[in-house]
This record gives sequence, C-alpha cells and structure tokens, in this order.
Amino acid sequence: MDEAAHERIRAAVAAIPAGTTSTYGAVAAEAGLPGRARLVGRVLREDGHDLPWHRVLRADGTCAPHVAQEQAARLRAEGILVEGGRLPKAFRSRREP
DNA sequence: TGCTTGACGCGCT
DNA sequence: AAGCGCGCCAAGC
Repeated sequence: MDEAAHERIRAAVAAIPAGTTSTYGAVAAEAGLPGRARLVGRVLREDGHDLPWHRVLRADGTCAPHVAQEQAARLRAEGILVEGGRLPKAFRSRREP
C-alpha cells in the first residue's frame, strides 16, 4: 500500500472546511492522486474514524450507500440539509468549476 | 499466484 | 432521467 498517499488523503479530508462538502474525486485530486477516488473510499473506511468523512460525497452529490443515514445526520448537524439522500449543488464549495 | 471486489467517476445509450 | 460499461488500483480470498 501507499502510506504517503494514505496520509495525504487524510490531510485532504481534514482540510475540508466545516459547513462545506467535497467529493471523493476532488479529495483524491487534492491529495495528488487524480482518478484514485476509490482509494479515498478505502482510506476513509479504514482510517476515516477521526476525520470529517461525512463532508465527502460522491461526484454527483449523493451520499455513499453504506453510510448514507449517518452522513445525512452529521451533515444536518453542520447546517447542511440533505434532500432525498442528495446534496444541493449550492453546498458544493470545494473543487467545483 | 491470480481473480474478484469495492465510501468512485465519467462517458454513452 | 435512469441505467450500463469501462477504467483505476489496493485488499481480500
């Protein structure tokens, strides 16, 4: 495995401002691993327990199937309303064109 | 050693 | 709008 990349991914997730969200692809790209979105998911599964993983959504703004409930609840706590398991575009402030 | 799986992304139909 | 397939790569079996 790639421990350096692993750490950069954690850093990228930790750097997501509270009240905003990002995506797996964006986090991967910011960690210097473009196209490795899946790797981000792996890392969050293994080491995401101390990170704001709930701020990380899929590229289309939907929550990850495994944690959708938990994530939606946490996002609400951050002031982000999730409708139908989907996040309003307006909240996607990180790495969006 | 080699195949399958998976917190994903993106283009095409 | 919704679904399907392909690419990426580390882990698990």
